[in-house]
This record gives sequence, structure tokens and C-alpha cells, in this order.
Amino acid sequence: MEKVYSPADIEQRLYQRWEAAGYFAPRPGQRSYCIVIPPPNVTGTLHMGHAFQDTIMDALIRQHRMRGEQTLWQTGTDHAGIATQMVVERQLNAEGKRRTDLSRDAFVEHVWAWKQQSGGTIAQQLRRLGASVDWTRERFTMDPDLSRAVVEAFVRLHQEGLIYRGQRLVNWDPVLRTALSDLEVLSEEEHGQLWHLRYRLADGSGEVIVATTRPETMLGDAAVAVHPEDERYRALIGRRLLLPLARREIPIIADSYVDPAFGTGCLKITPAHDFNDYAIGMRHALPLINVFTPDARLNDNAPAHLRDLDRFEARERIVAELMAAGLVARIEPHKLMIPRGDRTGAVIEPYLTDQWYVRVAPLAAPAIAAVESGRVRFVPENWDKTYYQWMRNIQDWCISRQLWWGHRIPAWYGEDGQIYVARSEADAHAQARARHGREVALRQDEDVLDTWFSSALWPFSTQGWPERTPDLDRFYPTNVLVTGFDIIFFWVARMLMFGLKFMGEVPFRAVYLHGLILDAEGQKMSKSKGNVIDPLDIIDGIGLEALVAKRTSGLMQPHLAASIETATRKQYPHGIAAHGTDALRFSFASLATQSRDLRFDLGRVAGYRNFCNKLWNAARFVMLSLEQAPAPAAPADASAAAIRLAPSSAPADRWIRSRLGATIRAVDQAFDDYRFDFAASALYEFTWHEFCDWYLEIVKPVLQDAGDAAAQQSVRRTLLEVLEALLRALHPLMPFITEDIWLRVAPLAGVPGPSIVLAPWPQAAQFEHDAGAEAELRWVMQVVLGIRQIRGEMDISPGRRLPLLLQHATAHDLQLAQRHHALLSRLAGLESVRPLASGEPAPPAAAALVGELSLLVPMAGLIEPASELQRLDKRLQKIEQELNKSRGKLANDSFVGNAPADVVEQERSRLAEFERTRAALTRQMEQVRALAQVRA
RNA sequence: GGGUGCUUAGCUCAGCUGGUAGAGCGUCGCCUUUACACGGCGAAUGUCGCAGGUUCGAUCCCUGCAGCACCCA
Repeated sequence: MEKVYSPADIEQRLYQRWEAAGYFAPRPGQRSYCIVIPPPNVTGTLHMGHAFQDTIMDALIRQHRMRGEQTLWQTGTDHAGIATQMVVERQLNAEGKRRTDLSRDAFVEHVWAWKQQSGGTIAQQLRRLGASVDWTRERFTMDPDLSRAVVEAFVRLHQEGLIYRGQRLVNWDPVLRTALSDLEVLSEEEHGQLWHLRYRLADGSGEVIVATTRPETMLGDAAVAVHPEDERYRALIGRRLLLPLARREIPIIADSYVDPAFGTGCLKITPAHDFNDYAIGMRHALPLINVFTPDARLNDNAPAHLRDLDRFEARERIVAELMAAGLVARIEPHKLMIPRGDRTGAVIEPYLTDQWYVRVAPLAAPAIAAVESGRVRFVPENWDKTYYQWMRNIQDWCISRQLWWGHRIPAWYGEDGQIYVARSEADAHAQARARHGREVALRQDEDVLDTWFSSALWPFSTQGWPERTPDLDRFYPTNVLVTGFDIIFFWVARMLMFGLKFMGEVPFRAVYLHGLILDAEGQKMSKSKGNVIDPLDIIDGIGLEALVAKRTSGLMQPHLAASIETATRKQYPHGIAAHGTDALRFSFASLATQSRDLRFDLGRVAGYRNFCNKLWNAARFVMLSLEQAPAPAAPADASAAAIRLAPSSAPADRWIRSRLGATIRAVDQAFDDYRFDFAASALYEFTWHEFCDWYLEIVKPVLQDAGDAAAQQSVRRTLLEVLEALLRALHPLMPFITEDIWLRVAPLAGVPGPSIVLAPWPQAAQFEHDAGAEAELRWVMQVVLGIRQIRGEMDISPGRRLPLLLQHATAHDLQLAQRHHALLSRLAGLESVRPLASGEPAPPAAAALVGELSLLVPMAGLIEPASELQRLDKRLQKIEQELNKSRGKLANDSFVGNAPADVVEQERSRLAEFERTRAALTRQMEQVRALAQVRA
């Protein structure tokens, strides 16, 4: 084995082997375990959020696979209607073409061609992460069978009256010229202005001043509203105003929606261009006056000289004209929420259109009930509050999009406007014939469905629905959905509603919601902030120049490039080092606390890269130790899956096995609780601080002592057995390094199997708890630590061998001291160990305590009495503090009277222990002091 | 405005429905000890945001306040 672990050399090779061997396909098993990946966009590349949740899913999948369950991680991508169409349009633009130059069919062909060529990026990246998805079952939401599921779902919902067509305001993206759902619109506070406009009364007897953030919409005003109790305007209610420029008369109405304190207390009402105004307009039967074209230019409802102006130009012109007419009372700076499309960044326009909607309330009710009744469990559970709140206020879902790429809506229109929703065009024609008694011309709806409509079917459409397939029986409901809390409304809510509707059962038993990965400063990672880290750059490393180039290219706002470059150069002066996949994955696991904000710290990854190296070298040590002597023979019955090695007799061997058992139990529990941070820390702690720091050191003198062949044999078996099982326990979190080592170690341990991927999950029961060995080793460690502490604090060189005297030793202490003589000598650097004979006066010495036992290191020129006094005094002070606290508690009658008996008892023994320690320390200090005086 | 969280060591975070405050990184000593310097050994560091309350006892439960974050209007 190499001296340093080098992930780049092994990862891709191993993954290819796993995939080629088909290890990720479900294998027969008693129980099934299934996770469907929340399908990423086909246009997408792997970001930190993906890498994080894929690590978690893969850990779960690998662990369950090792448990022998029939395990499926279903993968695939969604067709990402808007994003994909934009990518391909951009490609066409680069060739000097526009989408509309092509026929719809030709464009869609272009998209497929693009998908064929570039749609697999994220799949390749998933492989780099080690994701053990079953690639043979990869699906795409536009696949024929999945498309069929979409049509089926649409038709069924329509038949039940749960899908309808309606005209209302939608979020309109004027760049894409399509409707968007609420969830595709992101609002952020931006700087704007508040214009105070004078609207004169129609009879010329006065005016009101309205405050607006969007003066260009005034052309569509249908009224001015005031609060009914606003004394300033009460007399004006019912009067009429002459709308400037438009030269229409509009009424002054009263509506309690108006906030009298905002602006002037007069609100212009534009029902066709504002969601709140729309609601007010409905209440007051106001006309809907649309003044925009689909690309947000003024339409024919505007005065002739303003027509065709873009909305922002129109704003300037209108304000200018109003100012010229003396109708602008005031302009003030104002912060307001600006809605933008999450893909285009264009300001979203509330716009009146005909769209298809899902009537959500009847679907939401059972989806709420499913969580209330516990058929679906949220982890962490308090996310159910967010879910309930959203689900109980849910709006009908606009599912049509004015795009060319996506599932075309299965609705056909007759010439009379009659709508036929059907599974096929032929079926639509049949319906039309039945209605009219003759063949009629039909035209299919031009629109496509929201990508989320098909994604919501994913847990069952991927398994063959609407057919009733064996896969569906086996893998539905899936076990858990793993996703970010920010996407609770997209995935969780919609999959639940559709799962219950079409399968009659929840799509997943649990929803594990993880936090959001932020950068080291706690900022969201985003391209425009230039703080994005590509997971693959952590794995492979990246030079500074390449990193800068990556972060500053393709920016939507190119002027940010300079500041991004400066920040990047400052934060990563040497670029990013290569850390390997396993270190990254282990970092993600340890980051997976229940917190919702997860700051990503590269230092942490470096720490876990070191951990990989530690594990690597521990394995190297084990291998080297085995070379020195023949390895224990593999059991004759090598086909047996169970690992059988003779039980070890040495206390240290039993101790490490016991500790491994405890670790496996902790990891089992952590996985069951979705506490990957606990799993990671239990494994880290055991590997580094028990196995490496202690066991390997304990074992060295045994292996070097040629005399005791039996003990050596026991050690070798234990080394192998513990390492082999530890690798299996680590494998779900660190698949690559564990496989690489395991392939070397398992044959020596007599464990059969082609790969750790298929090896059995370690059983805690095979590593029984051994209280005796644990107590014994605890004693050894305390002795060693006591001596080391003296050495460290007294600045005694590590090479200097020390004599050790045991004072107040019990028979048990003496027995242990004798049994572990070689060990203590080695680990604590002792030249001799002996008990004080009875009546023998203790020499001047530095002391450490292990229970009753005093460890004395004679000073004999090594140690300055003053510094030893200081050291002891520090200990004494601490003990005094604890002792006083404890004493205070026990002196308190209400504590003794009210606290549970075992707590009181525990406190008493603590106090006794403190008192013993204090007495010993005091005694020791007196001795040292006496010595100091003698010397003086 | 409504909702949900967060505030613990210099930094990033754990802390099991109340009883001895922990880890990693960083810091400070010492060490080229034959698995590992991506290492070893030792050390230091906390009015657990603030103020009340409940309790024998509060980092943990309750109330209020302050600051921060996110979501929905």
C-alpha cells in the first residue's frame, strides 16, 4: 500500500467496476427498500445541495443494501420545461436563429438532440459522488411511458372535475411569454420609487393624490379606493375622477383593504395588473382593463401615441407627460418587493390569461390527513407545521405553460370552442363525433404542462404506473424522500397529493428534510454572488485561475466579475486542494445536523481527508503486521458468509471488540434516526481515538515480542476482524476507500465476497459488550494518561524513560500493573514499575491519581518542586470548586428530600471521590513542600 | 403584518422530553518514537444572547425582551 491515500487513483476505477458488475440493481431480499431521487433538471449540473442530499440517500441505500434488503435507488431527470427550452433557444440564437423560425416539431427535435448530447452531465457527476443508483432503470419525465402516465393523470383529474380551464391573473413572464406558478416566482426587495399622482375630480372641484409604485399601469386603472373610515376622503366616496391621459372617468370607492397610513391613503385600483387590485375589483365589479401585450408593451387600450412602448419606457413617458401636465405631486425613493422569474430574472407581470388549473383543495385534504395521522413522518418532525400552514392556504395550481417543450396538454378544441380532454387524438375525435354526430375539425391545446406535474407522479410513474407492475407492488410506497426544506412545497406536497390520489397510498413513509448548504460566511451560494463551490472541485481540486474563470464567466450581471474575482482570490489564494469523494461525503454526513442553515467549511473537508489518510495508514499497519507472520488461515468453509475467528482472550483484544460493538450500535441508531452527524462522529471517534490511538499502540509491543505466539495470533485476528468490520460500517459514508482496503483485507480475514458493496452490514452482536475488558483498559489508559500528563506539563522529554512507583495500590491494581507491565512501559515511556513496599517512605515525586492509587514519578533532578506544586495546586483548585458545589447540593435538605434517590446517591459518591482526590492532592503537596524546604 | 427557526469555547457546530457543558478546526508547548507530520503527546479556553418565572436543581421547560436568518403576505 502507498504511504499516502490517493483517492484519484482508485475512485473512478472502482465505480466503473461496481456499475459494470450490476451491484446497484435490486437483489432478492425479504424486505424492500426504495428511494426515488428527486429528479434533478436535465439541464442541471451537480451543486452542493445535490451532492449533500445524494450523499445522504446513498448512505441510506448502501446501508440497507448491506442489510440484505431488496434495495432500489431510482434515478433519472426531469425535462425542466423552461430551463431546457431556454438552453436550446440560446443555442439557436448563437446560430443566428430564433425558436419561432422553426416549426414546433423541429424545435422539439432540436431539444431531444440537445438532450442526447448534453443531458447527461449530472448523471456523470452522480457517478463521481459514488451514488449507487441503478442506472439500468434511469428514467426521464419525457420518456414515452412516463408521458403516458402524465396524460392518464390529467384525464382522470379532469374527469373528476379536479382540472379546469379558467381566466384569471397569473404570474406572467414577459420574456418567455408564459405563465409561471407562484413557486417559480421569487420576490426580493429592490429600490424603486413612489410616485404621487394627482387625479382630478371629473367635475373639476378638486383632486386626490394617489401613491403608486407602477405609474405605467395607471392606464388600466378602474377606480381609486380609500378606506371607508378615512375621514379625509369620506365625502369623496362615490364621486368620479377623470383619469389623466386615458381620459376615462373612474369612481372613488371605499374598501377596507386600503391602508390609510400608506402613501396618501388613496390607492389606485388596476384589477388587470395587480393581484390585490384584482380581488378588490371583483368585490366592486370593476372592469378589467388590460393595457399590456404578452411581452409587456402597451396595447391598444393605451392612447395611440403610447402604444407598443415597453413597460419601462412607458413608465418614463407617462411620468414625463404627467409632470408636464403638473399632475405629479411628489416622487420619493421607496423599497418594494419585486417579483422575478426564477429562470429569466425578468420582472413578473400579473397578467390576465386563460390557463389550466388543478383544483387543489380536495387533493390537499387527504394529503394533510396523511401527515396528521402519521402515515407520513417528517424528519425533523417540526417541519409538519410549515407543511400544514402551506397546505391549508393552498391556491389552485396553474399547470399550463406557454412553451413548446413539455407534455402537451391532452385537450382538443372544436370549432365551436368545445373542449375534449382525451387520452389520444383519436379518442378526442370519438368524443366530438359522439357530440356532433359527425367528424369535426379539432385543434390541440398549444400549451404544455408544468414540469412539476410530471415530477409529482415520479414515485409511481417510474415504476410503471398506470400499469399495475410488480415493481410498483414492491417499491411503492417508497421508504423516504430526501430533500431540502426549501422544496417542501414542490416535492413533498405535490407527490403526496398525487400519490394519494392515484395510488391510494402515500408515496413515501418518511420525509427527511435537510438544511441548506451555505458558504463559509453563511450566504446562500449563487452564481451571481460568485460564491458557488462545485462539489467536483472539492473532489478533484482546482487551481486559482481556473476557479476565478469559472466563477466570473457567464454572469447575468457581468459588472460583478471584478468583485467576485477579488473575493475569490482572497478566500482561495491557492485554489482548492483535492480532497477526494470520501472526504467530501464524510463532511456532508457530519454536516447533516437538524439545523436549517449549514455553513460549509472547507477546513472540515480537509480534516476528513486527513481522516481518510488515517484509516488508510491504519490499514497499512495491519497489513504490514500480517506480513510479519502468516495470516490466520481462512476457515475451511470459506463460503460461509459469517466471519468466524477464534475469540480473543487478551483484555485489549476484547476491549476493542467491545468498543466496536458499541460503535456499530451507535451507527445503527443514528441511521435509524437520520442523524448522519452522529453516525459520522461515532465512526470517527472509534477509528481515530480508539482503534488508532490506543489499540494499534497497545498491540505494537505484543507484535514485537517474538515470545508470545498465541498473543500475537490473537492480536492479528483482532486487527483483521475489527478493521474488516469497521470498513463495512464506514462504507455507506465512505464507499471508495473502504472498498479499496476491504478488497485487500477481506480475503485475509477469510471473508468471502466480490465487493464490500454486497458485504453484510456489521452486526453489533458479533462484538459483544465486555464490561470487564472495558474497565481494565480504562485503568490502563488512566495510568498512561496520568504519566503523560506529568511528562507533558513538566516538560520531560518524550525519550526520557521514567521510573514509576505505585502507592496505595490495591491487590487489583497490582495485578493489573503486572499484567500490563510491558504495555505501560511502552505507552507511558517507563523504565520500571514497582509498588512501594509497606512502610517504605515515598520519595519526593510528581504524582497522578487513579482512584485510590497514586502514581509517583520520583523527581530526582527531573522535576522542579515549584512547578510540581503549581501543577498540583491547579488540580486542587478545580477539585475544590467541584467539591463545594457538590457539598452545597447535599447540604440542601430540599435537594436530598426531593431529588430522586439515585441522583442523590450519585452526588454522594461524587462528593466522596472529590474528597479522596483532595486529600491525596493535599498530602502530595505537603510532601513536595517539605522537600522544597529541605532543599532550601 | 403573519409564521418558523436560531443565539453554547477564537471559528463551525453537537448537547439524548431538566442533575459533572462536548467535538472538529484553530491556538500554545514538546516530539523527525520503525502505520500516518494529511502525524504523535500534552495544555489552555465558556455569567450556554438578556431579564424574569416554574423547580430541590434550568444550556434544556414557560413568559418577555434584544439581535439574526428564512418562509408567507
